[in-house]
Amino acid sequence: MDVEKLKQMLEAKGIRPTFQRIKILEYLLTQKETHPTADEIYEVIHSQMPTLAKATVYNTLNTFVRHGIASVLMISGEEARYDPVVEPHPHFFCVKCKRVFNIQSAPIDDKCLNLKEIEGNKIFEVHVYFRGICKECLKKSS
Amino acid sequence: MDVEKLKQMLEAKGIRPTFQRIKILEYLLTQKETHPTADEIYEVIHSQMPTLAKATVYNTLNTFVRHGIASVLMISGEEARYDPVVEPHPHFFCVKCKRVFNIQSAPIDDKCLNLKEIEGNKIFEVHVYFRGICKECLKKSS
DNA sequence: ATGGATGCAAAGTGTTTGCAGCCAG
DNA sequence: CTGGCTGCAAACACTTTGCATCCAT
Repeated sequence: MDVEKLKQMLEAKGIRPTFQRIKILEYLLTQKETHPTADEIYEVIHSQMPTLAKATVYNTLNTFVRHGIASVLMISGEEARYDPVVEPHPHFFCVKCKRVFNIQSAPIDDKCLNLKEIEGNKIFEVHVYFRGICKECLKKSS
Repeated sequence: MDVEKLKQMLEAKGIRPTFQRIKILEYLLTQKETHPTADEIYEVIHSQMPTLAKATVYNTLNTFVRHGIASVLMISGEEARYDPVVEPHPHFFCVKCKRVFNIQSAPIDDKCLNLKEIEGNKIFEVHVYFRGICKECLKKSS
């Protein structure tokens, strides 16, 4: 992706567009479906940029989340996963292959996912996920 | 609660009813609303039973979860919380006071919470929670 | 030259594991 | 007597922190 555009995305949120941050954002944007962990992100970028420290990856991802550029998924006690899509949407977590993927057809309406208040409590985020075994793993084991 | 009844609950699930396990189950059942962490459970029971080890609490809770006597809630990267209610139900997590409580009126129907399959994937559990600031904390800060 | 960002290592937190001793069946 | 459970400490995985260095303004 165009580096200029990435820079602008960061600056638009008041984040200084350093080389590391641009790289991490770029990688994240190529991974809208896979919800990579901090470690995966570190491994991929570190291989092209051996000076990158893992702490920088964590710091950067936290910065992104705080500024609304990414969202973090905490599923079933697994490692945190990062998603460049910040709109709430349901996920499926496969306990066999550990993949996390989006579910398009969950019988939950947007009204619920975008609730801002419930029983007097103020809502920041609505998290919905299904835990089970994915189609592919079901096939393999049968 | 009646110790005999607790023993029977454990035996019915094929769990040997040791003293520690009975105590932990008893405490859990008094806490259907508060969703205690392993540490809270440890602190409370350890104070009446100083030989209890934390590892035993973790082992026991894992045993309970594996046998369907309790469920575990993993919320937003916080510590695991345990719930003697195994039926799926939505929760609210307050980022200020860190309480986790049940939400009765979430606009999600039981059909969704009890889904067993979606897009070809087999579902074990449906997790729904809201993250935000609770009524009480809103009052305090205003 | 000033403040923020990075790299590195160390610390921290929550959880699991290995193993010896113990208890109940 | 035997297997499973407990207690303890050490190991573990993931994440955060402290600090010196570096870089861009």
